[in-house]
Amino acid sequence: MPEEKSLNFIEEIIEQDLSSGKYERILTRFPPEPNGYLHIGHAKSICLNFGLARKYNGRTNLRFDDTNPVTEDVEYVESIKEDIRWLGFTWSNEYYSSDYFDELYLFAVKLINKGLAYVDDSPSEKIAADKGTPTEPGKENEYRNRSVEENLRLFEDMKNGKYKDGEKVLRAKIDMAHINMLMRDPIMYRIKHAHHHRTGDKWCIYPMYDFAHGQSDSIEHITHSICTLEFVPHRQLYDWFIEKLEIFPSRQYEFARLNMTYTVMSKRRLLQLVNEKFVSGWDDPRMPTLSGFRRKGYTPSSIRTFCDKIGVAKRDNLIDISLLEFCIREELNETAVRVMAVLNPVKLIIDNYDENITEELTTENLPNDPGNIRTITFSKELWIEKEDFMEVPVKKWFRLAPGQMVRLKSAYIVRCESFTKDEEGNLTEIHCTYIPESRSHNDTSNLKVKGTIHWVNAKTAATAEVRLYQRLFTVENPAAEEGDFKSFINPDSLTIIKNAFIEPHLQHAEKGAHFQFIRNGYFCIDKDSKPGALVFNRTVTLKEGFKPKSD
RNA sequence: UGUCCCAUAGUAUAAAGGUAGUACAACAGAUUUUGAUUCUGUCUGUCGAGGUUCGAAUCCUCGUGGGACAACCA
Repeated sequence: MPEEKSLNFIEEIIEQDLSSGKYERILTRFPPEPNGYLHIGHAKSICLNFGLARKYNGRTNLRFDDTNPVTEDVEYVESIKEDIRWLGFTWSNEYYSSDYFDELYLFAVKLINKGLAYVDDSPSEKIAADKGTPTEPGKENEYRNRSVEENLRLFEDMKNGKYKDGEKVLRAKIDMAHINMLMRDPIMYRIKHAHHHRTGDKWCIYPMYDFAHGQSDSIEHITHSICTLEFVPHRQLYDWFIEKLEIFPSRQYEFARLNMTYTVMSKRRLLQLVNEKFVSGWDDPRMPTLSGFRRKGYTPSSIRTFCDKIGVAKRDNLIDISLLEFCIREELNETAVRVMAVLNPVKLIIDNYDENITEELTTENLPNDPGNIRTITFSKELWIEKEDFMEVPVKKWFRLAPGQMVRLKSAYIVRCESFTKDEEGNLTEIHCTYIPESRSHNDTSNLKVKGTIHWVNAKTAATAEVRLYQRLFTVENPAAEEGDFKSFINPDSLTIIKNAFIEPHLQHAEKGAHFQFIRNGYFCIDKDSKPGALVFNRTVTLKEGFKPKSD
């Protein structure tokens, strides 16, 4: 029985457009500028645009909004395509705004002919000053009333490279006193003698966003052009150009962009983190980029689930990152093979166990699949976590302490008899005795212990590097804080453990595999791994249940 | 001292004039050879004031609060 899911406001619009017969089929688009890597905020937009098309049997174009050659690069084009595919979506057509430069030029000429565009010789400072403020009207200048013929000639000269950067612009002739600043004769074309990653040196004039985006939507017959809230004031201009150009009426709808706690989401800030080496690159696992999450071990489906859960609306939001963590835990709990790894080791010696014996034990790979087992080995000396021993236990301490017993996962119950320390007081060895009748799956001891801890056989253990990540920032909303957001970077966001002990078979694990290191979290294999020198990334911790109280 | 957008538990998101619901978070308890998982329960909400109506989270007015807008960026 399918559960009734309510529609978001965009779905409501689409269902109305479909049932009224306005459109037979919807066409959406995802329009990134290729000047950076995609982040989780883009994932929301991708899931929305592609998801809508999928739901209503429509299509989605991928269009690179490449109208500013000085900031854009093919490196970004490739990474963006890879990330969309990885997320699990397929675009109908791959387009570029630059594909439309010829057509856009003709559109501009059409507006000049209609007396709705003019060439302005003013420097940018003058244009900005004449624009007025939100509360005061702007001023018209002497170029505004040039003849159509002169505008036509000048615009052609601009195109032909007769002028230097900044000498002239083409402006729409709307209303310098308009209440909407964007309608005060917005710039349509500017001169940039720059090499474009696709059109090369063919053009030295480039359309502005406002004279490219809506027109490109229209050329492709996009029915629903979905963008973020900051473009709300642009909609009036978007519609104005479409009306005056008399072209296909695409319509723009705006939703609230995604913000997440303990991270930043703007390309500008992410670029700073990369350039100033606060992280190792765009795919650093601490980055909120799709490549960062991928490297950290997030799956595409967990991100899609997240985007589905956060909903789509028009109010500013700050989503708790624990929802994203919930989504990946929920999935990995079902799929990740349980293994044992000791990150902060101390040696446990079983005094009454024969040092010449290596015993084979079985353990389950997945808790809800009892038949799915593997063999592990056990012997006199084991590695366990330092944190699983307390010389003077706190209240409700279920792990090891002098005289206290624990179960070694899938093995025996042991009792702590003594421990040793070095001259500096650091714990060096824990001595235990084991209860032979307490062997897992064959326990006749009748002993009940509260704690079960993980371990690795010291005789056969392999080692690996393990990287633990925590949130990149110490405050919920770094971008909203006073001062430089970088002053809120968490100094402990990365912990590298050079020599963790792992079960030996993990050395042969496959690249994309996900594991749960029992009691330590979910892990994946990092791309820095080399044969014999594995590197694991912690995708996410397990939900923390035990919080020792200070007394 | 302008225009536009927005306002529902801690965080998100439903309820299209008719029982304020769901998820995450938090907190309890049960189960557990992972202090995980699972299960059960608890907690907390319609920004304010008027109005329309038999009835308002929803419609209207006025406030209040938050956000956007003055790049030859997108």
